[in-house]
Amino acid sequence: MSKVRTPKQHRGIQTKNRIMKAAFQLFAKKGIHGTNSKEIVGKAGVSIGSFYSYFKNKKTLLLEMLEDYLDRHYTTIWKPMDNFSIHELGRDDIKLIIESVFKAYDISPEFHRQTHALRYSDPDINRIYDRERNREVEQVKHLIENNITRLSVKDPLAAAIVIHNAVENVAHTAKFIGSKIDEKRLINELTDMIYSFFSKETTPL
Amino acid sequence: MSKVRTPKQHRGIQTKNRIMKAAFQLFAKKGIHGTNSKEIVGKAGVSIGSFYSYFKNKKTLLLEMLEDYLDRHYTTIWKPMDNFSIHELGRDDIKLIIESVFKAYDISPEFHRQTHALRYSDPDINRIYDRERNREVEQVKHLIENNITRLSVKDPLAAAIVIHNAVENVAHTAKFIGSKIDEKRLINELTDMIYSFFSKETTPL
Amino acid sequence: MSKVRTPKQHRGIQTKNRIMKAAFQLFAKKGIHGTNSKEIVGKAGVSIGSFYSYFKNKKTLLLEMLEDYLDRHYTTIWKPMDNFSIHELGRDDIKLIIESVFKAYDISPEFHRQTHALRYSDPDINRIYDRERNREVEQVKHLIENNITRLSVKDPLAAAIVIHNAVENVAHTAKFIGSKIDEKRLINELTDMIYSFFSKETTPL
Amino acid sequence: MSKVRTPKQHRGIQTKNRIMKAAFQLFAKKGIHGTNSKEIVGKAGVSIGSFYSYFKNKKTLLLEMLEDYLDRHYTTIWKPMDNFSIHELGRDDIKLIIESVFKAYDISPEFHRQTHALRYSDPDINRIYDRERNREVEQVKHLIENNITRLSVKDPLAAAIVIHNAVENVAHTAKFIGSKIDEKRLINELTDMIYSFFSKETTPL
DNA sequence: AATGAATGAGCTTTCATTCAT
DNA sequence: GATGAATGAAAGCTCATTCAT
Repeated sequence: MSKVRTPKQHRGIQTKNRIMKAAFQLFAKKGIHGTNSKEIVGKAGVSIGSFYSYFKNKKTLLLEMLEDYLDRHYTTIWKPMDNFSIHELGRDDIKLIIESVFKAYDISPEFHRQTHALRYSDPDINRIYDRERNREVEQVKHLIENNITRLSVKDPLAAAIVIHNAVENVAHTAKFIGSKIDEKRLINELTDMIYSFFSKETTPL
Repeated sequence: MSKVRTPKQHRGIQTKNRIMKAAFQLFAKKGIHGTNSKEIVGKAGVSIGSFYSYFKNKKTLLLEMLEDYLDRHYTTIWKPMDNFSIHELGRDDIKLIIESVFKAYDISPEFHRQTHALRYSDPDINRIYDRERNREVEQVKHLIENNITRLSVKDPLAAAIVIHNAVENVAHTAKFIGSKIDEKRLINELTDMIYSFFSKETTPL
Repeated sequence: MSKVRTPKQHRGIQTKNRIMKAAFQLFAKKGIHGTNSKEIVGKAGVSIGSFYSYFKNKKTLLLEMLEDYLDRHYTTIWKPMDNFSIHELGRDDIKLIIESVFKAYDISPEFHRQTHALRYSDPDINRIYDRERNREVEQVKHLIENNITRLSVKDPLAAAIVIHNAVENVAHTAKFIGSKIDEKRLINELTDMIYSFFSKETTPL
Repeated sequence: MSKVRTPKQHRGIQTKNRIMKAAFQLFAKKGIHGTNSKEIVGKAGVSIGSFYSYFKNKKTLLLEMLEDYLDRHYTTIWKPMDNFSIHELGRDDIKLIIESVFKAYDISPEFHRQTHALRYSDPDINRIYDRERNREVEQVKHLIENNITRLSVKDPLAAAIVIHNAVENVAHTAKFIGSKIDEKRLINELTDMIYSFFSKETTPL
């Protein structure tokens, strides 16, 4: 008999959702290490016993929440791109994607920041972030490959990783730390850099 | 009468160094939260009392260590650039700097990873990393401004931040996570991207 | 969600009582500073976690115990006086009250001694003892005022405080330190002093 | 060879005095448990090593300080009484002595309060306070015995103890806690009570 | 399905005291 | 006589998790 309950009835599903919602708000507000399980169930209005019926432990809850969160994050970025003509990538297209990325962080910059902070110290968290990175890099790679004849990129995977890294970290700087300079200036220069990268074959300086 | 001892005698300096060295190794190996003060003094071969003579608390030790570490990190990157002709920035120069950055991470990728992980959740750690980021961005901005006539960068500060972010995050990916693809491929594409950025005025695609 | 549990179930009430009982005995025997939380829970047969479920900290436990104790102390003294004709205060009445006071100390002279020791160095303890003193002084003042026509006391409050102080300190000397002379001799002289005070108008020496 | 140094040279005596003076001020201000040895030597401007040359331990220092203090306390009360005609004890004489007692507390009410707090929990402190109490009670007993023909006190020792206790505790209330009512009112009633005690034979109410 | 009382390993920090210099 | 670096026992408290009800 599995010790972790998978809710099938309405009440059970609701209970589990309430726990996740409460945890999400508390993690964002007080940090993951700053939130203990008593607080979560207190805010969720359920008992500590229920918590351990639905989640093996605190870590499991976090991982499940993170997967949910990153699915929403991914969808926010790439859903609008579905009907995209990706064969004629212009400067505006690049800018649009970058802006999409920046917007995706607004779901909950705090939760993103808190979990990302654990990425480099917790292998499980990293695994989930890695899966996310891989599918995002894959998307970037597709964009490059679909425009490859017009570009001189020799190593599409490496280029995709580099571009992804650049966008991700500029977004983090803007969203997590709050750069002293305006987000728009960062987006503009970032767009310029990536756009110029795509035309790098033409007469270098 | 300050509660924290500033060692003046030889023995005291040695003890403090031994604590810092032991902590450095343990933090890198077991993580910062995974290391307790007893372990540190155990490895250092000193008493727990000595620990609290030299450091107000665990956090203070970490901050002191991080400042030391980032000074070495900064020096490793920019010292070789002192005699540099920065007025004629070519592709090879850019690559050299990027390689310098990657090398700087080899001092202790683990310690860097562990502390960087705290950046987004601990304001004190973030403050120290911010100071570091600022002086590095400043260096990049100088390089841009010294080559400004040959470039078309309109917003040197934003560009410097974007470039810095790109390089930093690619290095983190390579050094902290270990990309499945070779570091050299990443450096090459990164160099290309930045180099092309610097010549972006010339006939875009 | 309060961090300190208020026991509602039978088991919880029992646990809290066991902690208080064990602490009471240990404080009396080994002193308050000489007793640590581990010892208390050890004697109570519960876990340290339970301790901190029911009491915010050691101090809170002590304050709660002291309030309970002083309530019992107060009741022991004044309950028998309820049906008292307090309008005809004779020497025997005074002696009876004094003996009542002395008896009240026998609930636990040791606990009284230990906590009273903290009165002058701990404001929280003092606050509780002050509340106790005030209601006792109030009782004495009532007795004086109810006999005021037969007495010449001009300042009933000051007189009540003075009398209360005298009785309290003689009791402490007898109960805490153990005077070399018999308790009965002290009670006799104390009674004489107070009784004479009440008839001081009549031909002084 | 005794481990505790008895200073004979000028410098040594000075060092010991500086330690005692610093400790006296700190104990009064921050409490005895709230003052650690580092603070004492810091304020005294000597080394922790010196401290342990002159005092076996912190407790010894406290006991030595307390003996000094109580000698000054005793002298303040009884020195002015040396040329006293104690054979004709009137109300004013009693009041004068009581006022003398109250004044004696002004040497350092804080130090007195702090040490007195330890009396009932520390046998060594109690021993010193007991010695003090005994000589004070002895003085009161002498006064009674010198006036015995005019008084009806049957048990001079018990009476002395009772009177001493009354005065002591009223002084503590006034000096340590700060009664809401004026010190003078307390002294007046206290004087009345004791004076009446001395003439108690005369027609009680 | 839900509850919440109970558990106890584990952590940081303080401070009186010693002793080599 | 004086110094101060080093010691380590001891204490209070937190919190994820279990399990009887």
